Amino acid sequence: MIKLDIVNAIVQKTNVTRTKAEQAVETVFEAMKTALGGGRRIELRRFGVFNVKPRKTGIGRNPRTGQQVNIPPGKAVRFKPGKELQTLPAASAKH
Amino acid sequence: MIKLDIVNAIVQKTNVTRTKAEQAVETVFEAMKTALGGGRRIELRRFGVFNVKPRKTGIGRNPRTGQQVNIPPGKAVRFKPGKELQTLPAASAKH
DNA sequence: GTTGACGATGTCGAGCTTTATCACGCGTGC
DNA sequence: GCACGCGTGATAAAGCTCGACATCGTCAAC
Repeated sequence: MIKLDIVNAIVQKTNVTRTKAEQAVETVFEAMKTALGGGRRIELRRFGVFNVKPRKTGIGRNPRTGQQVNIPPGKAVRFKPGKELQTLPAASAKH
Repeated sequence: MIKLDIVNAIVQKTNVTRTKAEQAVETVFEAMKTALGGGRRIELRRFGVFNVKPRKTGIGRNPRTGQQVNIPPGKAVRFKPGKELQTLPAASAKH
């Protein structure tokens, strides 16, 4: 699924034009990016929760050379699926 | 951040009514839930990627009794932040 | 205002995390 | 709509973190 699929879903579900739907989708992701960038948690009760967590990761590795590389500490965005996500039937990652 | 914040952002950014904005947000999450439930990958180029991965989790534990409980294998939704998410300045998980 | 999903605790095991490169698929510009 | 640009995947290894169950309280959603 790509962004266009979501836009189409909005167009079919609401009476807004495709342009408005695209703006809405971009606004949603932009707001989420801003919130996650600000370290704020996004809590959607029936969908899932995005929480930003500071990481103190230490050592990574280069798969081609096998050399250990130093990883500077940063932040990681973690998504926890909500109740409905767990309730949905498990699919074996169909393509 | 909660769903209402996203709805307000859409209302302010587009000319759609609040009702339409709410429908748009719900449609976005519903489409994402359906895709994730179907084991399909959601690819948002500038935002991030949601991919569903089967889990072979083994043993959980009851915090009150300390008893080991068997965890049946299921699926896990993993979110990988995109380029812009990594580019955003790290915040120390402000509240 | 009410309902109910989400958080945290706690232990133990398993999964996630890092970097890098080539190639391909997806997004965006024209 | 097509072509180009570029983001994404997979691998690998070691370290560190999450995950799940169960229950009460809080807060988001309706």
